[in-house]
Amino acid sequence: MLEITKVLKKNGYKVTPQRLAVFNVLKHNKKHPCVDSIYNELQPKFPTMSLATVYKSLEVFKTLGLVQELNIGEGSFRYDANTKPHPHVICLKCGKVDDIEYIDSLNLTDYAETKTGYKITGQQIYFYGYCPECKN
Amino acid sequence: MLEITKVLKKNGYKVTPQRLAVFNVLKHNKKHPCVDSIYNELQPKFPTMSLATVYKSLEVFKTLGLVQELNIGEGSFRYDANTKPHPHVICLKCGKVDDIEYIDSLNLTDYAETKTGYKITGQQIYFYGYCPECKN
DNA sequence: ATGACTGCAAACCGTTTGCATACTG
DNA sequence: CAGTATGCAAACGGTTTGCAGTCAT
Repeated sequence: MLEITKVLKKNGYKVTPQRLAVFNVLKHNKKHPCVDSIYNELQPKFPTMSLATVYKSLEVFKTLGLVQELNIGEGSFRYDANTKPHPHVICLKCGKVDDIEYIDSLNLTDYAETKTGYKITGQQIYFYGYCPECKN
Repeated sequence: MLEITKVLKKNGYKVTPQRLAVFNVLKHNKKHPCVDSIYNELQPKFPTMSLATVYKSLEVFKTLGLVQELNIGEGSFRYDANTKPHPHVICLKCGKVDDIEYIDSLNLTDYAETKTGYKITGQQIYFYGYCPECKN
């Protein structure tokens, strides 16, 4: 059984074609799409699916820890099915959003906890610049 | 002459009471206020100032590098008159946003450039958790 | 004096909500 | 069969825009 099916059932949520479709887009699209991109990508195969359903599905996935939400400052959220904490780089020219492998050795969480006295439970790290193709 | 006055004039922008007032709020309020908070804080002394003016002033300040914009995922932006790159911690209970001193020794920018081949020009680092008062 | 700035109101756009219908379990 | 999920349309809230009148230089 697919991971997502298992998690939905275990938590009392119904498994629907729409939820599987939305999750599938995130699993296979590495571009960190926003809601509108997900919606558009699904239109051909699911012409009756509504934007509201995409929003509601993502809300459930967030609750269940199946996706993480990114705010790169565009005015809309993007989504990532990779829920391990990892930094992102955003190209200011072409708008591409790439992942960066997380390095535990930097121990950022410990650093933040020591400096602030907070109990840290999550993090988001964004780098802004120009990708190799747009650098010139 | 005040720093802000100098920078506005040098770049051909007019120095207005509204712009000085908005900037002054950011200089003295360490809470990283959103537009609405700035607007409300100014109401007593500047009862005719409009929200649009606050937005337009901040737009100018961003362009001139006088403030930085934060996206902690609330659906509205916050502003910080400290434009040096530095991480922020957000308390998930009381909503407080604190600064963290930036540590050059971690060399995050170099790390990101080496890993990705991007030319990095900016960064935003957010930690989420519970502040000392809300930890329990 | 003139060109930029302000303040109002309307427009915008991403997201949320309410509700009748459809479908999962 | 019961109750949740979908899909539509309307509502919402932060932000942007257009424009007439005002103010900084």
